[in-house]
Amino acid sequence: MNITLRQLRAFLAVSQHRGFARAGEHVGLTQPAISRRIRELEDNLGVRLLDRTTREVALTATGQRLAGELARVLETLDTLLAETRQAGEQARGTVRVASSPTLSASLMPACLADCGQQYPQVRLQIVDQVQRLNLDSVQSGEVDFGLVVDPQSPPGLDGVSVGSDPFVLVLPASHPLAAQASVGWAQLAAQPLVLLDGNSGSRALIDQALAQHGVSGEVVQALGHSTAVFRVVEAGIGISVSPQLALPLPAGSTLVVRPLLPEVRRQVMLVRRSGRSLSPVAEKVWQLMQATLGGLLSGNG
Amino acid sequence: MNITLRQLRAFLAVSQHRGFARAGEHVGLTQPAISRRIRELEDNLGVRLLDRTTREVALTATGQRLAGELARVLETLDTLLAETRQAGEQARGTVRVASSPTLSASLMPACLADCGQQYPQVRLQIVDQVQRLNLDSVQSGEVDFGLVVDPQSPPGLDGVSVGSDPFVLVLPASHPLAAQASVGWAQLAAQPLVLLDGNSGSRALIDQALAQHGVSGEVVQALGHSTAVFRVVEAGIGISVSPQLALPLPAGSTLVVRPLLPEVRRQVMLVRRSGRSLSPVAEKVWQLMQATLGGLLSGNG
DNA sequence: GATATTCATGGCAATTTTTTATCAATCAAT
DNA sequence: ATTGATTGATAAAAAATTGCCATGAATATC
Repeated sequence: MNITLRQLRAFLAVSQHRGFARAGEHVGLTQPAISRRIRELEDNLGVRLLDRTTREVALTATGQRLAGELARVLETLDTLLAETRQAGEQARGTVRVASSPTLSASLMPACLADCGQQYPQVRLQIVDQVQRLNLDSVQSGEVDFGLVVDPQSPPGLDGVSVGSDPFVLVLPASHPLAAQASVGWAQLAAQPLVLLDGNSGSRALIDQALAQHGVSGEVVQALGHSTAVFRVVEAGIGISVSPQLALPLPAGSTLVVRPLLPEVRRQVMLVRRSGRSLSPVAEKVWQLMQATLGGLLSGNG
Repeated sequence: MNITLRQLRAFLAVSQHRGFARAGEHVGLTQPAISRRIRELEDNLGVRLLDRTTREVALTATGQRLAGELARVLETLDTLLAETRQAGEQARGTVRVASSPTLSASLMPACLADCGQQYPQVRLQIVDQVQRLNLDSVQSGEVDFGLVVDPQSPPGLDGVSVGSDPFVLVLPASHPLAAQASVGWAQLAAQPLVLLDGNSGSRALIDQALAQHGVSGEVVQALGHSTAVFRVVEAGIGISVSPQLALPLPAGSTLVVRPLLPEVRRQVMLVRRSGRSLSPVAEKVWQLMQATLGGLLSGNG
């Protein structure tokens, strides 16, 4: 009872090739199949579209009008479908990735490079924000996905770990602890600490690690960005626990770096909305970044 | 491998009703059927169109673009198909009917009246020509069909008889033969005859009837229209054999009419191109005229 | 007339499609 | 927490469709 595209396509083929058998060849069907489809279409429409004598096929007035319009409509439809198909294959367009400040500086450049090489048509745009905002941006769909640090139980987000990054101690070369090759977390007790502030994804992890080792460090300064933290430490205000990825230190710095034992690592993760799929392009970039970051961080610990 | 309208319609329904089961209700299918169609469509396109969580269905970016465009395209298509369907049901438009002069005056007025009453939206246009031209016009498709007189073996035309019409003798009241209640064909021998000319459909029949009765009437005048014939007869130039339908005689005429025995009738026929269908409107008018003329001519003989 | 070409038709097989149950996952409310 | 309701996915059986083959019927051409 319903008109199908195949009936319409058969009709167009017949009207173009002026013959059922010829139309069949072009469509890949036998003549009886065409015959039936045309009859079905005519029955469905309640109108005779083709006058068939045994010698030739001619469009009726109604058929003529239909054929003309139909050709346009079907072409539009085919174009639309082809475009949709391409959307899945084509790697082009813009992908927005939210990234935490430290990671934007340390990991994203390599991703940008790889992406530019692999998918020249893709514009990979970094949205550099503090972790809390990043998660919101991913959740709201404002960005395609995010590169963040160990978000505990992300609400409505799916994440995959791409590697981990240890925390290290950053302190002036003149500091007593700098004499050791490595420093234990417990030794940080009573030390004045300069840390990233609570908007950073790492801060909660650092606090947790300190608490775990019974240390209630005195945080004398909390800052938004590692660069600022290093400056303050350099000024002798205190010492800092920093993600290794925040290194290297600025050139000419008088600071030194020491491993913190036992090693505490933060997970670096890619996160996306759960239950929602990425756009085809974003999916490709997601895969690419997973590979790129896996390579980078495996070498890193 | 081929995308069907049903898949596309299912997709649109889902995108509108935000749910497979709800979409199914509106389309008249069960939920699994919808589920399958959507999957087929996505497989065919190679793109995910809908993100389904167990709680809600959301369009992907690709799906969103497709849904918007598709709604327009399918609406266009549906409109086109509806129009085509209507073309078959709707009785409106112009129908051109070729008609021989005598018939245009005698039979067509009733047809015009009936048609105007039955199908007010239809414009029934009479193409009043001599028979020969009428047949050509029908053949070429210049008119939808024709109302003609007994065309022997019409080439490429199909005809149906709608009745017949006897030939009668028309002559001055003062003529010797006018004294008889009826006249035999044989009595026309040696009479000067005023007849319709060869372009008329009746002329060949009259000649044939005369020959059949061994009469080689002397045709002193051949004219194109019955009105002219009557005038010439009235002028005393000769007597005439005329189709009864050419009557009544002009008011105030001094002529009289006598039956010709044995009765010879001409067939009145509707003719159309063989192998070609009429437009839906023309088909309706064809049917109507067949009925109307059948009624008129059955009363007539 | 005989032949060739063209569309229509009936029967049978294969494929496709739909439905009927069922499952699995999630959200909401007790 | 557990339960209940809602939603989409899945498997198997049933129903419908679709295709091809072998014909038939009509007509134009030689």
